[in-house]
Amino acid sequence: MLGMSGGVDSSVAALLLTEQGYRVHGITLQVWEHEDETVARSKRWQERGCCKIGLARHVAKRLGIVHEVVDTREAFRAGVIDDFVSGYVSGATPNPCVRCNERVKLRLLCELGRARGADGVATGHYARILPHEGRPYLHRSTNATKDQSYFLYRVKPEWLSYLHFPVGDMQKPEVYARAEALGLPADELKESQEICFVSEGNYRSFVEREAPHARRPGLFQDETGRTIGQHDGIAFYTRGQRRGLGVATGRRLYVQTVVPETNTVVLGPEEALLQHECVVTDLNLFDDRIADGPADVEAKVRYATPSSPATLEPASPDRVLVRFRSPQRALSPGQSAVFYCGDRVLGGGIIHEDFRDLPA
RNA sequence: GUCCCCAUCGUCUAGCCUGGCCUAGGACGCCGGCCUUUCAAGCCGGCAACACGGGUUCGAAUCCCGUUGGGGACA
Repeated sequence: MLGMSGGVDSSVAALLLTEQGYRVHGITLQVWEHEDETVARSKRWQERGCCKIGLARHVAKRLGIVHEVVDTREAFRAGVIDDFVSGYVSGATPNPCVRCNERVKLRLLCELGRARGADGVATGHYARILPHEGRPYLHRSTNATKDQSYFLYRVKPEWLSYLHFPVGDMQKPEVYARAEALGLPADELKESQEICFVSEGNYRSFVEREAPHARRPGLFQDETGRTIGQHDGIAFYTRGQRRGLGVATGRRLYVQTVVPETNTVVLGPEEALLQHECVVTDLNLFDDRIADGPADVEAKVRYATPSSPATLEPASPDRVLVRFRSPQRALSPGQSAVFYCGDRVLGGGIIHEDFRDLPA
């Protein structure tokens, strides 16, 4: 059983699997509203979105494999959208893709696959599953620039033995080459995208539509507490953000902290964004030893930020203190911290709060 | 209400004294693009001002006069 988003990667995955002799059953999860309508209107194959149903159907037909669309909008709403909106409203910076894989995409594919008696579940993610000490572990892709293990760290350990990532260690040019050989409109398969369920505007307008009370103006302050401007609502800012503040002081200002209690947003210079520690909660661990004692790992705090050496110190059953060897920029509550040992994913969790470095 | 200062891009300003190198520079903001399965960040590019009216001069943001609009221990 293969999750087919309609993008290049899962399409090529479908190709590879059929070549390998599998009887592929393609599944496209309909996660949000009918994208087909907007697609038809724009006369393109797709606009944005993880799930371009029409294109997935086209690829499946082309490869002669079964294709099915499964409506998962309810689960997506409950597991991803609600988390997303409430996270922003409370001043955090949630990562919907992490949540989607955990609660919708991989979860439902695995459940469905098992219910239907499939031999395994595959997706077009750039990640690998390799054995380590006799157990399957999630690993980074060998394609370092496309590695998506960060988005997958919340999959349940018991799914690992069932999952397959056919394009997991391919390089982009290869994938495109295969896609073109398949006759896929390569230029229409552009992969860059923003949040899949935000089809117009940005996440801010989405949050505001879903939660009108998010628009609640408050004050911008500098580190000394001086008022230097007015903001639209804490939901619209994230630590480390520079643009969109509208505060011109002659020096670049970055969001330092979002304070829900006072509805204020503290601004300051970039250097003040560096932190050595953070607390991570809501853990999903593949290697239990992490919960036992201090562990040296590499921690990745954002998808586009390289992992960095750190020590994990368990603080309570579902909480760990991460001490970074070198300070990290803008650790943002709500984002995920993923722990690695080399390419192997040990687990990860949600950044909860931070300890500002004491002045040296 | 006499006298004295000040008046440049959205913001803060460089330039004015020693007129031409100013088709007015910078910073921050803003806009667009790139990047990107989150949000950010980063990179590239772009828009945008000499308060107004007269003069002097070959030539004025730069000098002079006035108008308007802001600020100052006389009232």
